[in-house]
Amino acid sequence: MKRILCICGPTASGKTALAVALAKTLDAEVVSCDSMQIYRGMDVGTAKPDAAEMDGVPHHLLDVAEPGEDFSVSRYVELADAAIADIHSRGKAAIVCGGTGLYMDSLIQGQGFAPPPDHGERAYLEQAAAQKGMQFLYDMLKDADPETAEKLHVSDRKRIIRALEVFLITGLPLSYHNAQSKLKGPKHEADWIGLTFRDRAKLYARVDARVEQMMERGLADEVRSLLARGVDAKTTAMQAIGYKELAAALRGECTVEQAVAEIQQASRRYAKRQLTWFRRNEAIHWLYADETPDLRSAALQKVTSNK
RNA sequence: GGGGGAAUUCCCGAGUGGCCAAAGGGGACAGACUGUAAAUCUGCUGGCACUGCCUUCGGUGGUUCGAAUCCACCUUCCCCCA
Repeated sequence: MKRILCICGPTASGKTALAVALAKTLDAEVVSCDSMQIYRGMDVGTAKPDAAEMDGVPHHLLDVAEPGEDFSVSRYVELADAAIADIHSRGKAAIVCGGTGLYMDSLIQGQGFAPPPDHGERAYLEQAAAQKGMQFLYDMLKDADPETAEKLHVSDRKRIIRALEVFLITGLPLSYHNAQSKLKGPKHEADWIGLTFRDRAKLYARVDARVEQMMERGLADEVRSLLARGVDAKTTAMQAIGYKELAAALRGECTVEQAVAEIQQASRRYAKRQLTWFRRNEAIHWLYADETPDLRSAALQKVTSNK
């Protein structure tokens, strides 16, 4: 089993450039780990690396789905695993790089998932939630899967419904499925590099500046053409930061200036959530872009000293 | 020059004598997260030796057992008449 290098961190921290630099010195290819860069036609707003940024380093898991399609963690893990196998089969190393924590953890751990959503059960549960309220569903979950219920808040609609759905389909609690998956242990061995800024204000300034840059690069046109292509504003892809706000502005619900301010704020909050997710991963070696002049060397040092 | 209105905790904004460290919203901060994850959910937000005490509602001084709330003056801002 070949070791994988994971590069994670909040948005706008410089992960892409670091991954490319490392890929060159390690004879590696990059497997993107980003829940929005998987969509074709969503380039500017997702900061998808272009040919110049990739600089000859092959990137995988970009543009693998249409914006209208349903995508999921499980599908990501499947495709990324295949990409990694392919990379390794050619004698190259794989660098998984991105900011979608759930995807990255699931990939490395080899997370097995409970059965996929069932539209029938889900519709039934949604209706029950609407008619009888969340407390009713929560109480149901307490009976079906006390362990999961214990961890969830009554208002956590999505998770309560999914947990009940799994129970209705399989007759087994979600907590049981997850425990089974955990027993298998991690699927890949990985070295973890986390990239961020020591000074939060600097990270946020970078986030804000990048949103401005996206606007200059034509984010509004990108959103407009997606909508014109018939991509529904309600799809998962259009819930991406930058897209939903601009779509609202195009509908006349707010000005473009307001939308930009909202995109910046949503991006900052997103960066913070990413930090929260990655901070609990003790395997990560953190690098601080605002105090490390040569990130590439620093990263290499962390990785080799880890062996 | 005359008349009227407003100043509240990071921001917006309730509160018009005790139940007010002060509703609500926003932001910030913190956390969660297993097939929508750039999504979704939660907590917290004056200080402290914290079942209590201290400081806070533009400033100063009053009235009162008691004031963010009432009175006087001052400062700043807004509106109307000139």
